[in-house]
Amino acid sequence: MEWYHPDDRPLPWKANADIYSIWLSEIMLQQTRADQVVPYFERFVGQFPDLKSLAEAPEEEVMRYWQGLGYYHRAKNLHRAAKVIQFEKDGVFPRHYDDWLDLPGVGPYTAAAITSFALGLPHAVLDGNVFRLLARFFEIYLPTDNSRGRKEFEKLANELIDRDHPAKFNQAIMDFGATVCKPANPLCDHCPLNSQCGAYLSGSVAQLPLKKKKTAKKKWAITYLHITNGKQTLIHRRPTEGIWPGLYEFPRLPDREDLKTHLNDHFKLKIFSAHEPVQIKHQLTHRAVTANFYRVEVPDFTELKKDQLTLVNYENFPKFAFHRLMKKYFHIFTDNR
DNA sequence: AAGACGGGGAA
DNA sequence: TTCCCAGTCTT
Repeated sequence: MEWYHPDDRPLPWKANADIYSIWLSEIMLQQTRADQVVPYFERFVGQFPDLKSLAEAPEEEVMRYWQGLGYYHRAKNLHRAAKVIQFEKDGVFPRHYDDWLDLPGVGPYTAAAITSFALGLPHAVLDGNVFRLLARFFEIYLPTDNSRGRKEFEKLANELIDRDHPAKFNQAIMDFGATVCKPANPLCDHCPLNSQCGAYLSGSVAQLPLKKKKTAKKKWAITYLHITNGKQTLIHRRPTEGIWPGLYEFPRLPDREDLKTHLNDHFKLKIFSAHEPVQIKHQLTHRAVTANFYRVEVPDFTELKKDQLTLVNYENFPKFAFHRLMKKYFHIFTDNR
């Protein structure tokens, strides 16, 4: 806490730190770096400045302001929780850790962050930074992704927390982990804790924390159909379960189906000209996506079968939430027009 | 306990 | 390419 200077990293949710802003920022910051969150946070607060405006907004509008940030269940859960607080709790935010934990999208980390930052309650945050700092300082050779390891770190953190200044303590320990006790190339030589750090003294900093086991990245091939008459195109809303829930994209050519046959049989499309596909690669944490976009020119959409699909003018694209892969294609397509 | 769930910046 | 980030939810 002596080391910590809040003004070193000014962030928009620190400015007027009301509990709504703190909650929103903590949801956005899950698995997401602060500098990536900042522009999303500012746009989002501009549109939904308080609990009421968020709770009353339609979900599709919320998703538009989240599009591109990833982990889209966060936005759905945030919106669900907003409705619970607004309409079932009379618009009054919870005052206790366990009540926050009951809300969708709020787990142990977020409940501790909100109750300590906004309410001054002594709940220790356990995030990637804290796990790393504690594992190194106390030289703990326990993985953080099982219950035994997690309990150990949780116990330690809640013993360490300054009960008179829990917010400052939590912010300080996370900031310290993010900027000094970093995952790679930590600044041990300038670290004010190095003379007491178990890992530093034993030369095991690089081995700690113990690595979690990672799931293999699968390859995923997608073929998209950009069917257009030059002014309009067809888009499709993804299912609300699974990847990119409820976001929009072009209709897809089913695996192993022939383009021309599919256009004839499925869309009842007789007259068209298909371009060579544009290939875009897109890396996700757990999938390596290779997408082929076929642009199919049609004279008009009158005869075309378009059930489950939405016909939109290009200028109306801003009304829909798309994932990053679609955005990448739009950039290429727009540049070539 | 394990897997699903995005995207971007740094190494 | 790989790692990992102010993690949570479902199975």
